[in-house]
Amino acid sequence: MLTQRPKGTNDLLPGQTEKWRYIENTIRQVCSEYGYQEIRTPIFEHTELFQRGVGETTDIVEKEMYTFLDKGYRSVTLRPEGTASVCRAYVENKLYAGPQPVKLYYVGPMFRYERPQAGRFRQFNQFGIEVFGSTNPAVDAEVITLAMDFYERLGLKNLEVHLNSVGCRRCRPVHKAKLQEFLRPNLDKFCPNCQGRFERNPLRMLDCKNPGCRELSAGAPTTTQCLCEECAEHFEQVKGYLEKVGVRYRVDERLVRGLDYYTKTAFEIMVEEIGAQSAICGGGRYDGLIEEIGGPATPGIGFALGMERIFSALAVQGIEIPLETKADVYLAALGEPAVQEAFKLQAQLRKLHLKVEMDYLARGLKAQLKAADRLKAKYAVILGEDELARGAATVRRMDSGDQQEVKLIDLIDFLAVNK
RNA sequence: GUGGAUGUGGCGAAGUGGUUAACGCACCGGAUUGUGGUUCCGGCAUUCGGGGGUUCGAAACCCCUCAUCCACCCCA
Repeated sequence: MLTQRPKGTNDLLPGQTEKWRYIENTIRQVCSEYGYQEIRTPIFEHTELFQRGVGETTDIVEKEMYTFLDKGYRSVTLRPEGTASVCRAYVENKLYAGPQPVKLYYVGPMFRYERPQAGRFRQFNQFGIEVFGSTNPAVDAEVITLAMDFYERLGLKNLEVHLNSVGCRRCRPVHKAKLQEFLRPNLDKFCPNCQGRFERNPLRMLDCKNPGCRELSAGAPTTTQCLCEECAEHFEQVKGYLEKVGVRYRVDERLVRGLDYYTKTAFEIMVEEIGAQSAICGGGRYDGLIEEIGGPATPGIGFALGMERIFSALAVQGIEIPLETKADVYLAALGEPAVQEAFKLQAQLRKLHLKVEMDYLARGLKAQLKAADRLKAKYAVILGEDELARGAATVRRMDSGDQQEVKLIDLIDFLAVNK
């Protein structure tokens, strides 16, 4: 126990952290180009925020939150997702008073109490974006495009955008009524889960994976059939914009997001081939959320994508993330006087921003060259007693094995020039 | 929360009742004394997730427990 990490968490070790940094750099690059600015919110919030923001009837709130009392007996919760916090920050810091739209992104860990499996963890990382203050369907298209652009830069293939519109405050009740009317005659034949959803959220019944339920709900009125004029027009325009920039999508009328706050546009990006958890990105518009948590009526839209799932997809698609070279120069010193000299050289070379390493285990030359080889160093500088006596060092090119003697006073220049 | 699989050295993996727990990779050392990536030689588990039991005897059989993985639900 003592030396075992909590269930569903991960250690990112050297080598992996480098890959994560690469992904994060790509995120920052894309966001910067699209005009999104980073926001960092706390990793825990008052529990009510998620209850209200994410929705009381969602799985997240019903059974997946890491909730505990702090020493002041306040209920706090490790954030299960990013949108609620960002909305809270938007309201609390009165970002609505500044120029609109406000385009934000975040990267960081999220927490959900679930049984881990492939692509699912209790602590996992998401990159997400949110746009506040515009109902323009072009924004919906931009958000989706940004996600696809990001994946494309990483080299991912076979991604599918699933797109739907779930309507707004006006058309949702209409749809709900029609849906219940359609489903009611066969209600007793649905799975218990669906029966429970019938009153609270019949929309979710369309999303059930149970084949029996799917059959029973086949032909049910879809959200898109019941859209009000405004929502229908919005949906058409989103599709139009996507087509203009060549983002392929598939309308999926059964796509219903698991979170309660969505309105109009809902989408998921899928990669099959990474196992049961094939959704790598999910998002949509949430025009009522800011108001719901106590802010001024403000439209919003965003997505969240799972970083661990990026790695799963990269792995199955055989995509390697380029790694940095570990060392330019390896100083192999033999004997205490040489070690002293090497230590000084190391510091001087580092001032020139060369990647330099030396041996700290008093190993033999053979072992030191082996270390240089492992680090893929370009040069090994051999500093032994002989060389030291001559005020020189042997510089060995690791790839060719060529070596030459260089005076110590010329060594820094030599390595700087030939790096 | 439910179901299934698995747990042997740093990693992969053989072994399914009988004296010293294969092998591969990695790691460390050596092959005439200061030269890497190839080769050769050597080293590296008083012990088989943990606890209890059966037995003359268990890593192997039984019970309990812990952990990991996968799936369901749902999602990132």
